[in-house]
Amino acid sequence: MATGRTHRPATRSRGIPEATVARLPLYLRALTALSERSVPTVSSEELAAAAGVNSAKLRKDFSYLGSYGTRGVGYDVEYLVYQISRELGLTQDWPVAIVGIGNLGAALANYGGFASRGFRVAALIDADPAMAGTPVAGIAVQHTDDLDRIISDNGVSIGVITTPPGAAQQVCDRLVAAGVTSILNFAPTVLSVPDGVDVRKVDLSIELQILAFHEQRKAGEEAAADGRAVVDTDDEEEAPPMRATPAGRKGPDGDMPAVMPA
Amino acid sequence: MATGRTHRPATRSRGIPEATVARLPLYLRALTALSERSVPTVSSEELAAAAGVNSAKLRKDFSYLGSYGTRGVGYDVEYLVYQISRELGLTQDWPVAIVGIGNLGAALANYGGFASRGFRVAALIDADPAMAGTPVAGIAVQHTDDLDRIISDNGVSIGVITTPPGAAQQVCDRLVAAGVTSILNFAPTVLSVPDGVDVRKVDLSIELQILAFHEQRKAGEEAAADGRAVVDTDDEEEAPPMRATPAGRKGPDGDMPAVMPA
DNA sequence: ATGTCTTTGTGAACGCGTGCACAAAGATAG
DNA sequence: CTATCTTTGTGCACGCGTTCACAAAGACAT
Repeated sequence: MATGRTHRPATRSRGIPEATVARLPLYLRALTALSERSVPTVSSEELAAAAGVNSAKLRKDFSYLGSYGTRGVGYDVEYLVYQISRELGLTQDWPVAIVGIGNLGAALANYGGFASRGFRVAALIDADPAMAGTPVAGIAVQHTDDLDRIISDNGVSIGVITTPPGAAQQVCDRLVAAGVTSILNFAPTVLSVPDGVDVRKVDLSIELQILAFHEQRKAGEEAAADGRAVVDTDDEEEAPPMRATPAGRKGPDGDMPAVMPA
Repeated sequence: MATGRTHRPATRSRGIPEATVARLPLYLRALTALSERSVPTVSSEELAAAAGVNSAKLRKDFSYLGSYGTRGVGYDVEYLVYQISRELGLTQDWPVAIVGIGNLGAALANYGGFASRGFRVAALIDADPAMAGTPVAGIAVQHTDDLDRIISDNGVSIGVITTPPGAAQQVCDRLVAAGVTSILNFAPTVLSVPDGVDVRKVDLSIELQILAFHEQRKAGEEAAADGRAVVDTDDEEEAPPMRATPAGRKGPDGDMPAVMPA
């Protein structure tokens, strides 16, 4: 999916490969579903199918955590849920602060999945003075001026940025200065952070563009198979190097609705 | 990235590696910004810095597209914007349908970045009859019953799923049946689709869990450096394989607010 | 206790992605 | 026209991630 990455390239944290870490939440979700159905054990084959991965990969992933399975039987669901939760650090409480309470920020604040697994929305922060005090998802929005204090007081180490792109880097800097060491960035901007700070980005626009690429390719192949039955016949280069952007549509990246263009 | 992946594993589409395709939107964004500032040319070093990648990687990426640079000078910004746009299929219009108009769906509908680059919100679809006709972001919400017709009439090939997880697979099946071949899934579920359909997923919960993992690791290392100055001293396994989930909190995955738990 | 059967855990091979380092190419100055 | 300087394009090597295939391990029946 949908997530680009912006973090340590090849640092195998405590022996667990990054690719494996990224799949653990997937396994955990599938296991939780099984747990709720009171299924006692599950084989690598079944669990892999539920998580949408290869069974060999799943077994190798689990092998990095230790030998938690029983040969001839499979894995104990409850035990595995606990082990993965512990490995991911979900047995403790993670206060999260969301900065930028626009459409997206508000949607995330209402996100039920936050509380469900160790994450707790500890604070909502916005730069608009008019928003201060307004309750969103039952929590009063606070002003950016108090950002440092809010982060410190609540012991927030994970920040979520849902501001317009023009404000993202500044907000990021302030979060980091206040002690945040993990950032989930929804703004379409490349954030630069000091070493030791993790940044992950969620970028709707990029995901759509990747889909468009494959969609176009599919259309092209189809056309080739149909013997050129579709609209435009350009395949290889031919078009003029025309200007793609209006150039100067507005000033520098200022503020706009919270969910922003690319 | 928030972006997990669920698509062809190693099918190099028309020679362009998947990893490169995923970075093209990043380059395009940086180039567009340069274009708006009327910068005529840019070196691989500068552009790489703006996009947050290695310059050698950028040059290799561009080499898959062809030789669009000039040695000793760099790349022509306008020309490159056009070439990448064309490669990504952004020179044409992509009507997109959003299914599941809750908090998140509405936020996406208001997303300015949709229209900005080839994507157009063609339809909003929701299962709640009470929502039908309600305008969201200037577009009237339509009922799920008409899904097939809506997709066909608008020529939608890209669908965005922002429904509760319990409804996601069913919605997905209907979208595919109606002709959609690319899906962006925000519901925390593994979607199964026939060959030829691309699925990308955006999963907030997974991203947060990955951050929590690294955060925990950082805290652990810090503790080790401080000579065990922090709270709980458990590092290696010791805890009881206790039950992690209440088990049976509610029925099967029904419906809940549009942005949902994991 | 022994044998059979199932499923895990992993050694090994392979392929993709990344980054280095440099030769080729062109611009620019004299 | 020649020399120099900049920057691209890429051959090559390395490392991570994936997958195969199988031996080891345990459950279970007899």
